[in-house]
Amino acid sequence: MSFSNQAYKALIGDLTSLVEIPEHQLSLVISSFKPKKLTKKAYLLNKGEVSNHMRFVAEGCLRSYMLDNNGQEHILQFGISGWWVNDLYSYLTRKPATHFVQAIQPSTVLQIHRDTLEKLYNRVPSLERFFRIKFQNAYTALQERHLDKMSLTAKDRYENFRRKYRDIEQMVPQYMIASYLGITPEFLSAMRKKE
Amino acid sequence: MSFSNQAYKALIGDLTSLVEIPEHQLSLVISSFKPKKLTKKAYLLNKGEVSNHMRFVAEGCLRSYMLDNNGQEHILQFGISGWWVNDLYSYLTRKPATHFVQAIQPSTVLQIHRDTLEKLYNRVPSLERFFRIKFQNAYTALQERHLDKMSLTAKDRYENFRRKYRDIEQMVPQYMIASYLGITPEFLSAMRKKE
DNA sequence: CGAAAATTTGACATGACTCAACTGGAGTGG
DNA sequence: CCACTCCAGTTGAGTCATGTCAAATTTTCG
Repeated sequence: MSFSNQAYKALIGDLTSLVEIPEHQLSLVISSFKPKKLTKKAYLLNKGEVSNHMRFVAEGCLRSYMLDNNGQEHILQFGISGWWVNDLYSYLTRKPATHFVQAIQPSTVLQIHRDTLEKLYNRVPSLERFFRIKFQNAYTALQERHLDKMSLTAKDRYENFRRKYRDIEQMVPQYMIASYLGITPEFLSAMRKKE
Repeated sequence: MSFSNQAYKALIGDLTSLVEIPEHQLSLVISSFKPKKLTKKAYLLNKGEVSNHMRFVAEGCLRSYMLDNNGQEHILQFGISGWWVNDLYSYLTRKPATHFVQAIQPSTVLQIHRDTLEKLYNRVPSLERFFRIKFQNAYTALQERHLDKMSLTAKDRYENFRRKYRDIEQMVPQYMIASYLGITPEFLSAMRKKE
Protein backbone atom coordinates (compact mmCIF):
# COMPACT_ATOMS: atom_id res chain seq x y z
CA MET A 1 0.00 0.00 0.00
CA SER A 2 1.10 3.51 -0.71
CA PHE A 3 0.74 4.63 2.90
CA SER A 4 3.39 2.48 4.39
CA ASN A 5 5.53 5.34 5.58
CA GLN A 6 6.33 5.84 9.20
CA ALA A 7 3.62 8.36 10.00
CA TYR A 8 0.82 6.14 8.76
CA LYS A 9 2.17 3.00 10.35
CA ALA A 10 1.30 4.26 13.81
CA LEU A 11 -2.25 5.02 12.69
CA ILE A 12 -2.69 1.65 11.03
CA GLY A 13 -1.35 0.02 14.16
CA ASP A 14 -3.82 1.89 16.32
CA LEU A 15 -6.77 0.97 14.12
CA THR A 16 -5.96 -2.68 13.65
CA SER A 17 -5.11 -3.23 17.29
CA LEU A 18 -8.74 -2.59 18.23
CA VAL A 19 -10.88 -3.69 15.30
CA GLU A 20 -10.83 -5.93 12.27
CA ILE A 21 -10.90 -3.98 9.03
CA PRO A 22 -10.90 -5.51 5.55
CA GLU A 23 -7.81 -4.43 3.61
CA HIS A 24 -9.65 -2.26 1.07
CA GLN A 25 -11.62 -0.49 3.79
CA LEU A 26 -8.44 0.12 5.73
CA SER A 27 -6.78 1.83 2.81
CA LEU A 28 -9.90 3.89 2.27
CA VAL A 29 -9.74 5.05 5.85
CA ILE A 30 -6.03 5.67 5.88
CA SER A 31 -6.10 7.65 2.68
CA SER A 32 -8.69 9.97 4.18
CA PHE A 33 -6.19 11.22 6.73
CA LYS A 34 -4.03 14.11 5.63
CA PRO A 35 -0.66 14.76 7.22
CA LYS A 36 0.18 18.12 8.71
CA LYS A 37 3.58 19.15 9.95
CA LEU A 38 3.99 21.53 12.83
CA THR A 39 7.01 23.42 13.99
CA LYS A 40 7.72 23.70 17.68
CA LYS A 41 5.21 26.03 19.35
CA ALA A 42 2.93 26.10 16.32
CA TYR A 43 -0.78 25.98 17.05
CA LEU A 44 -2.84 23.19 15.59
CA LEU A 45 -5.97 24.76 17.02
CA ASN A 46 -6.56 28.14 18.55
CA LYS A 47 -9.17 29.10 21.06
CA GLY A 48 -12.14 30.52 19.15
CA GLU A 49 -11.67 28.41 16.02
CA VAL A 50 -14.01 25.55 15.33
CA SER A 51 -12.32 22.19 15.37
CA ASN A 52 -13.33 20.36 12.22
CA HIS A 53 -10.93 17.46 12.33
CA MET A 54 -10.11 14.41 14.33
CA ARG A 55 -6.38 14.35 14.86
CA PHE A 56 -3.89 11.60 15.39
CA VAL A 57 -0.34 12.31 16.51
CA ALA A 58 2.10 10.51 14.26
CA GLU A 59 5.25 11.97 15.75
CA GLY A 60 6.40 14.69 18.07
CA CYS A 61 4.55 15.97 21.08
CA LEU A 62 1.60 18.31 21.51
CA ARG A 63 -0.47 19.60 24.37
CA SER A 64 -4.00 20.82 24.72
CA TYR A 65 -4.68 23.41 27.35
CA MET A 66 -7.12 26.09 28.44
CA LEU A 67 -6.75 29.48 30.06
CA ASP A 68 -8.76 30.20 33.18
CA ASN A 69 -10.18 33.52 34.32
CA ASN A 70 -6.88 34.47 35.91
CA GLY A 71 -5.00 33.79 32.72
CA GLN A 72 -3.49 30.61 34.06
CA GLU A 73 -2.86 27.65 31.81
CA HIS A 74 -4.28 24.23 32.58
CA ILE A 75 -3.03 21.35 30.52
CA LEU A 76 -5.66 18.80 29.70
CA GLN A 77 -3.64 16.39 27.75
CA PHE A 78 -0.29 15.69 26.22
CA GLY A 79 -0.21 13.84 22.94
CA ILE A 80 2.71 11.83 21.66
CA SER A 81 2.92 9.36 18.83
CA GLY A 82 -0.13 7.12 18.87
CA TRP A 83 -2.42 9.48 20.75
CA TRP A 84 -5.41 11.45 19.54
CA VAL A 85 -5.64 15.14 20.41
CA ASN A 86 -8.43 17.59 19.89
CA ASP A 87 -10.83 20.00 21.44
CA LEU A 88 -13.51 17.35 21.30
CA TYR A 89 -16.20 19.65 22.59
CA SER A 90 -15.68 22.02 19.71
CA TYR A 91 -15.47 19.17 17.23
CA LEU A 92 -18.74 17.68 18.39
CA THR A 93 -20.75 20.85 18.80
CA ARG A 94 -19.14 22.94 16.05
CA LYS A 95 -18.81 25.72 18.56
CA PRO A 96 -15.61 27.76 18.91
CA ALA A 97 -12.88 25.90 20.73
CA THR A 98 -12.32 26.70 24.37
CA HIS A 99 -8.92 25.05 24.31
CA PHE A 100 -5.67 25.44 22.46
CA VAL A 101 -3.77 22.62 20.83
CA GLN A 102 -0.10 23.41 20.39
CA ALA A 103 3.02 21.54 19.35
CA ILE A 104 5.62 21.27 22.09
CA GLN A 105 8.08 19.60 19.73
CA PRO A 106 8.18 19.55 15.94
CA SER A 107 5.35 17.21 15.16
CA THR A 108 3.33 15.48 12.49
CA VAL A 109 -0.36 14.87 12.86
CA LEU A 110 -2.76 13.03 10.59
CA GLN A 111 -6.16 14.62 10.35
CA ILE A 112 -9.50 13.72 8.94
CA HIS A 113 -12.31 16.17 8.34
CA ARG A 114 -15.56 15.65 10.20
CA ASP A 115 -17.57 15.41 6.98
CA THR A 116 -15.26 12.77 5.59
CA LEU A 117 -15.33 10.82 8.81
CA GLU A 118 -19.12 10.93 9.10
CA LYS A 119 -19.42 9.48 5.61
CA LEU A 120 -16.82 6.86 6.34
CA TYR A 121 -18.73 5.64 9.38
CA ASN A 122 -21.41 4.33 7.03
CA ARG A 123 -19.00 2.59 4.69
CA VAL A 124 -16.70 1.24 7.37
CA PRO A 125 -18.69 -0.01 10.35
CA SER A 126 -15.52 -1.02 12.17
CA LEU A 127 -14.61 2.63 12.35
CA GLU A 128 -17.65 3.38 14.43
CA ARG A 129 -16.61 0.59 16.73
CA PHE A 130 -13.04 1.81 16.81
CA PHE A 131 -14.04 5.21 18.09
CA ARG A 132 -16.54 3.79 20.51
CA ILE A 133 -13.80 1.72 22.10
CA LYS A 134 -11.36 4.63 21.97
CA PHE A 135 -13.74 6.90 23.80
CA GLN A 136 -14.65 4.30 26.36
CA ASN A 137 -10.98 3.92 27.15
CA ALA A 138 -10.37 7.64 27.15
CA TYR A 139 -13.25 8.08 29.53
CA THR A 140 -11.97 5.58 32.06
CA ALA A 141 -8.47 7.01 31.84
CA LEU A 142 -9.78 10.49 32.49
CA GLN A 143 -11.87 9.21 35.34
CA GLU A 144 -8.78 7.74 36.93
CA ARG A 145 -6.91 10.99 36.52
CA HIS A 146 -9.76 12.89 38.08
CA LEU A 147 -9.84 10.54 41.05
CA ASP A 148 -6.11 10.93 41.47
CA LYS A 149 -6.60 14.65 41.68
CA MET A 150 -9.33 14.16 44.27
CA SER A 151 -7.60 11.65 46.49
CA LEU A 152 -3.85 11.94 46.12
CA THR A 153 -1.31 14.46 47.28
CA ALA A 154 0.67 16.41 44.71
CA LYS A 155 3.75 14.34 45.42
CA ASP A 156 1.96 11.07 44.75
CA ARG A 157 0.49 12.39 41.56
CA TYR A 158 3.93 13.46 40.41
CA GLU A 159 5.40 10.05 41.13
CA ASN A 160 2.54 8.36 39.32
CA PHE A 161 3.09 10.63 36.37
CA ARG A 162 6.78 9.82 36.17
CA ARG A 163 6.14 6.13 36.37
CA LYS A 164 3.37 6.19 33.80
CA TYR A 165 4.71 8.69 31.31
CA ARG A 166 8.49 8.45 31.35
CA ASP A 167 8.49 9.19 27.63
CA ILE A 168 6.42 12.35 27.95
CA GLU A 169 8.50 13.59 30.85
CA GLN A 170 11.54 13.76 28.57
CA MET A 171 9.80 15.85 25.95
CA VAL A 172 8.08 18.59 27.90
CA PRO A 173 9.30 21.37 30.17
CA GLN A 174 8.76 20.96 33.87
CA TYR A 175 6.30 23.80 34.21
CA MET A 176 3.95 22.02 31.85
CA ILE A 177 4.07 18.90 33.98
CA ALA A 178 3.17 21.07 36.95
CA SER A 179 0.24 22.45 35.00
CA TYR A 180 -0.89 18.96 34.02
CA LEU A 181 -0.73 17.86 37.65
CA GLY A 182 -2.62 20.91 38.80
CA ILE A 183 0.14 22.54 40.83
CA THR A 184 2.41 25.56 40.43
CA PRO A 185 5.87 25.23 38.90
CA GLU A 186 7.34 26.61 42.13
CA PHE A 187 5.70 23.92 44.17
CA LEU A 188 6.82 21.18 41.82
CA SER A 189 10.34 22.50 42.03
CA ALA A 190 10.18 22.51 45.82
CA MET A 191 8.91 18.94 45.86
CA ARG A 192 11.74 17.80 43.65
CA LYS A 193 14.33 19.30 45.93
CA LYS A 194 13.38 17.19 48.92
CA GLU A 195 14.98 14.01 47.61
CA MET B 1 -45.06 -2.29 21.82
CA SER B 2 -45.01 -4.21 25.03
CA PHE B 3 -42.35 -2.05 26.61
CA SER B 4 -44.28 1.12 26.77
CA ASN B 5 -44.18 1.40 30.54
CA GLN B 6 -42.59 4.34 32.25
CA ALA B 7 -39.20 2.78 32.95
CA TYR B 8 -38.60 1.87 29.33
CA LYS B 9 -39.83 5.14 27.96
CA ALA B 10 -36.79 6.96 29.28
CA LEU B 11 -34.49 4.42 27.66
CA ILE B 12 -36.29 4.59 24.35
CA GLY B 13 -36.12 8.35 24.51
CA ASP B 14 -32.40 8.28 25.14
CA LEU B 15 -31.75 5.91 22.25
CA THR B 16 -33.91 7.61 19.68
CA SER B 17 -32.71 11.08 20.57
CA LEU B 18 -29.25 10.20 19.29
CA VAL B 19 -29.66 7.66 16.52
CA GLU B 20 -32.18 6.36 14.03
CA ILE B 21 -33.25 2.80 14.79
CA PRO B 22 -35.74 0.81 12.73
CA GLU B 23 -38.74 -0.17 14.85
CA HIS B 24 -38.02 -3.89 14.95
CA GLN B 25 -34.38 -3.32 15.94
CA LEU B 26 -35.47 -0.95 18.64
CA SER B 27 -37.73 -3.50 20.25
CA LEU B 28 -34.96 -6.06 20.00
CA VAL B 29 -32.68 -3.71 21.89
CA ILE B 30 -35.22 -2.66 24.45
CA SER B 31 -36.25 -6.21 25.23
CA SER B 32 -32.64 -7.06 25.99
CA PHE B 33 -32.65 -4.77 28.97
CA LYS B 34 -33.86 -6.27 32.24
CA PRO B 35 -35.27 -4.11 35.01
CA LYS B 36 -33.87 -4.26 38.50
CA LYS B 37 -35.36 -2.55 41.52
CA LEU B 38 -33.20 -1.30 44.34
CA THR B 39 -34.14 -0.21 47.82
CA LYS B 40 -32.53 2.83 49.34
CA LYS B 41 -28.88 2.11 50.20
CA ALA B 42 -28.85 -1.16 48.22
CA TYR B 43 -25.71 -1.84 46.23
CA LEU B 44 -25.96 -2.36 42.51
CA LEU B 45 -22.26 -3.11 42.33
CA ASN B 46 -19.75 -3.79 45.07
CA LYS B 47 -16.04 -3.21 44.97
CA GLY B 48 -14.40 -6.49 44.01
CA GLU B 49 -17.24 -7.75 41.83
CA VAL B 50 -16.89 -7.75 38.07
CA SER B 51 -19.34 -5.45 36.36
CA ASN B 52 -20.99 -7.43 33.59
CA HIS B 53 -23.78 -5.05 32.65
CA MET B 54 -24.35 -1.68 31.13
CA ARG B 55 -26.85 0.11 33.32
CA PHE B 56 -29.41 2.76 32.64
CA VAL B 57 -31.20 4.57 35.44
CA ALA B 58 -34.95 4.55 34.85
CA GLU B 59 -35.93 6.17 38.12
CA GLY B 60 -34.53 7.08 41.49
CA CYS B 61 -31.00 8.18 42.21
CA LEU B 62 -27.73 6.32 42.51
CA ARG B 63 -24.12 7.21 43.05
CA SER B 64 -20.83 5.61 42.14
CA TYR B 65 -17.93 6.19 44.45
CA MET B 66 -14.55 4.86 45.47
CA LEU B 67 -12.70 4.63 48.75
CA ASP B 68 -9.18 6.04 48.92
CA ASN B 69 -6.29 4.81 51.04
CA ASN B 70 -7.50 6.80 54.01
CA GLY B 71 -10.94 5.28 53.77
CA GLN B 72 -12.46 8.44 52.41
CA GLU B 73 -15.28 8.31 49.89
CA HIS B 74 -15.02 10.08 46.56
CA ILE B 75 -18.13 10.32 44.49
CA LEU B 76 -17.53 9.97 40.80
CA GLN B 77 -21.01 10.32 39.53
CA PHE B 78 -24.62 10.65 40.50
CA GLY B 79 -27.15 8.98 38.28
CA ILE B 80 -30.76 9.97 38.01
CA SER B 81 -33.40 9.03 35.47
CA GLY B 82 -31.90 9.07 31.99
CA TRP B 83 -28.28 8.58 33.04
CA TRP B 84 -26.01 5.59 32.66
CA VAL B 85 -24.04 4.40 35.67
CA ASN B 86 -21.36 1.77 35.94
CA ASP B 87 -17.84 0.97 36.87
CA LEU B 88 -16.88 1.20 33.24
CA TYR B 89 -13.32 0.14 33.87
CA SER B 90 -14.46 -3.13 35.38
CA TYR B 91 -17.02 -3.64 32.64
CA LEU B 92 -14.45 -3.15 29.89
CA THR B 93 -11.58 -5.09 31.39
CA ARG B 94 -13.59 -7.70 33.31
CA LYS B 95 -11.45 -6.96 36.30
CA PRO B 96 -12.91 -6.54 39.79
CA ALA B 97 -14.61 -3.21 40.28
CA THR B 98 -12.70 -0.51 42.09
CA HIS B 99 -15.89 1.48 42.65
CA PHE B 100 -19.20 0.97 44.35
CA VAL B 101 -22.55 1.75 42.79
CA GLN B 102 -25.26 2.31 45.35
CA ALA B 103 -28.84 3.53 45.37
CA ILE B 104 -29.36 6.77 47.26
CA GLN B 105 -33.10 6.59 46.75
CA PRO B 106 -35.32 3.64 45.87
CA SER B 107 -34.48 3.15 42.20
CA THR B 108 -35.06 1.16 39.08
CA VAL B 109 -32.30 0.43 36.61
CA LEU B 110 -32.44 -1.33 33.27
CA GLN B 111 -29.46 -3.53 32.58
CA ILE B 112 -28.06 -5.41 29.65
CA HIS B 113 -25.42 -8.09 29.90
CA ARG B 114 -22.14 -7.51 28.11
CA ASP B 115 -22.49 -10.69 26.03
CA THR B 116 -25.94 -9.68 24.89
CA LEU B 117 -24.79 -6.19 24.05
CA GLU B 118 -21.75 -7.38 22.11
CA LYS B 119 -23.98 -9.56 19.96
CA LEU B 120 -26.47 -6.76 19.48
CA TYR B 121 -23.76 -4.45 18.17
CA ASN B 122 -23.53 -6.64 15.09
CA ARG B 123 -27.26 -6.76 14.47
CA VAL B 124 -27.98 -3.15 15.31
CA PRO B 125 -25.26 -0.90 13.92
CA SER B 126 -26.99 2.17 15.33
CA LEU B 127 -26.28 0.88 18.78
CA GLU B 128 -22.58 1.05 18.16
CA ARG B 129 -23.09 4.63 17.07
CA PHE B 130 -25.27 5.37 20.05
CA PHE B 131 -22.58 4.37 22.51
CA ARG B 132 -19.86 6.09 20.54
CA ILE B 133 -21.77 9.33 20.82
CA LYS B 134 -22.64 8.70 24.45
CA PHE B 135 -19.02 8.19 25.36
CA GLN B 136 -17.85 11.18 23.38
CA ASN B 137 -20.29 13.30 25.33
CA ALA B 138 -19.42 11.70 28.63
CA TYR B 139 -15.78 12.36 27.93
CA THR B 140 -16.23 16.05 27.26
CA ALA B 141 -18.46 16.42 30.31
CA LEU B 142 -15.88 14.76 32.50
CA GLN B 143 -13.20 16.92 30.99
CA GLU B 144 -15.13 19.98 31.94
CA ARG B 145 -15.59 18.74 35.47
CA HIS B 146 -11.91 18.03 35.75
CA LEU B 147 -11.04 21.51 34.55
CA ASP B 148 -13.45 22.97 37.06
CA LYS B 149 -11.62 21.15 39.79
CA MET B 150 -8.32 22.49 38.46
CA SER B 151 -9.27 26.09 37.97
CA LEU B 152 -12.16 26.98 40.23
CA THR B 153 -12.49 27.59 43.93
CA ALA B 154 -14.72 25.29 45.99
CA LYS B 155 -17.35 27.99 46.21
CA ASP B 156 -17.56 28.42 42.44
CA ARG B 157 -17.79 24.70 41.93
CA TYR B 158 -20.61 24.53 44.42
CA GLU B 159 -22.53 27.28 42.71
CA ASN B 160 -22.02 25.64 39.33
CA PHE B 161 -23.27 22.39 40.75
CA ARG B 162 -26.41 23.95 42.12
CA ARG B 163 -27.15 25.67 38.86
CA LYS B 164 -26.50 22.62 36.76
CA TYR B 165 -28.02 19.90 38.92
CA ARG B 166 -30.89 21.41 40.83
CA ASP B 167 -32.73 18.09 40.57
CA ILE B 168 -29.87 16.07 41.99
CA GLU B 169 -29.35 18.52 44.83
CA GLN B 170 -32.83 17.74 46.13
CA MET B 171 -32.25 14.00 46.20
CA VAL B 172 -28.90 13.59 47.89
CA PRO B 173 -27.55 14.50 51.31
CA GLN B 174 -25.23 17.43 51.58
CA TYR B 175 -22.16 15.43 52.52
CA MET B 176 -22.38 13.58 49.23
CA ILE B 177 -22.39 16.81 47.33
CA ALA B 178 -19.27 17.78 49.25
CA SER B 179 -17.67 14.52 48.24
CA TYR B 180 -18.65 15.02 44.62
CA LEU B 181 -17.13 18.48 44.67
CA GLY B 182 -13.96 17.24 46.31
CA ILE B 183 -14.29 19.05 49.63
CA THR B 184 -15.13 18.08 53.21
CA PRO B 185 -18.69 18.29 54.52
CA GLU B 186 -17.48 20.74 57.18
CA PHE B 187 -16.08 23.05 54.61
CA LEU B 188 -19.22 22.94 52.51
CA SER B 189 -21.25 23.74 55.58
CA ALA B 190 -19.00 26.70 56.40
CA MET B 191 -19.30 27.98 52.82
CA ARG B 192 -23.05 27.82 52.96
CA LYS B 193 -23.18 29.85 56.14
CA LYS B 194 -21.53 32.87 54.62
CA GLU B 195 -24.56 33.87 52.57
C1' DC C 1 27.93 35.73 23.57
C1' DG C 2 23.68 37.51 25.02
C1' DA C 3 18.75 37.43 25.63
C1' DA C 4 14.86 34.98 26.66
C1' DA C 5 12.90 31.08 28.86
C1' DA C 6 12.85 27.79 32.55
C1' DT C 7 13.87 26.66 37.10
C1' DT C 8 14.95 27.52 41.84
C1' DT C 9 14.65 29.90 46.34
C1' DG C 10 12.60 31.87 50.27
C1' DA C 11 9.27 34.68 52.84
C1' DC C 12 4.73 35.00 53.48
C1' DA C 13 -0.40 34.14 52.64
C1' DT C 14 -4.59 31.30 52.35
C1' DG C 15 -7.95 27.84 51.03
C1' DA C 16 -9.26 23.88 52.67
C1' DC C 17 -8.62 20.05 56.14
C1' DT C 18 -8.72 17.81 60.88
C1' DC C 19 -10.66 16.91 65.02
C1' DA C 20 -13.78 17.17 68.49
C1' DA C 21 -17.74 18.83 70.40
C1' DC C 22 -22.44 20.27 69.78
C1' DT C 23 -27.28 20.63 67.67
C1' DG C 24 -31.21 18.99 65.59
C1' DG C 25 -34.20 16.03 63.17
C1' DA C 26 -35.83 11.26 61.75
C1' DG C 27 -36.72 7.00 62.82
C1' DT C 28 -37.56 3.12 66.14
C1' DG C 29 -39.11 0.47 69.88
C1' DG C 30 -41.07 0.07 74.33
C1' DC D 1 -46.34 9.04 72.03
C1' DC D 2 -42.32 9.67 74.63
C1' DA D 3 -37.37 8.54 75.15
C1' DC D 4 -33.45 7.18 72.85
C1' DT D 5 -30.39 6.55 69.29
C1' DC D 6 -28.35 7.62 65.12
C1' DC D 7 -27.06 10.22 61.43
C1' DA D 8 -26.49 14.65 59.11
C1' DG D 9 -25.19 19.06 59.65
C1' DT D 10 -22.85 22.91 62.17
C1' DT D 11 -19.19 25.38 64.77
C1' DG D 12 -14.73 26.77 65.99
C1' DA D 13 -9.79 26.30 66.95
C1' DG D 14 -5.66 24.91 65.19
C1' DT D 15 -2.94 23.04 61.19
C1' DC D 16 -1.14 21.91 56.68
C1' DA D 17 -0.66 21.61 51.77
C1' DT D 18 -0.16 24.41 48.32
C1' DG D 19 -0.29 29.14 46.35
C1' DT D 20 1.74 33.99 45.60
C1' DC D 21 5.19 37.11 44.64
C1' DA D 22 9.58 38.67 43.64
C1' DA D 23 14.21 37.98 43.03
C1' DA D 24 18.21 35.03 41.90
C1' DT D 25 20.13 31.43 39.15
C1' DT D 26 20.58 28.24 35.44
C1' DT D 27 19.62 26.56 30.89
C1' DT D 28 18.54 27.02 26.11
C1' DC D 29 19.31 28.59 21.77
C1' DG D 30 19.51 32.19 18.16
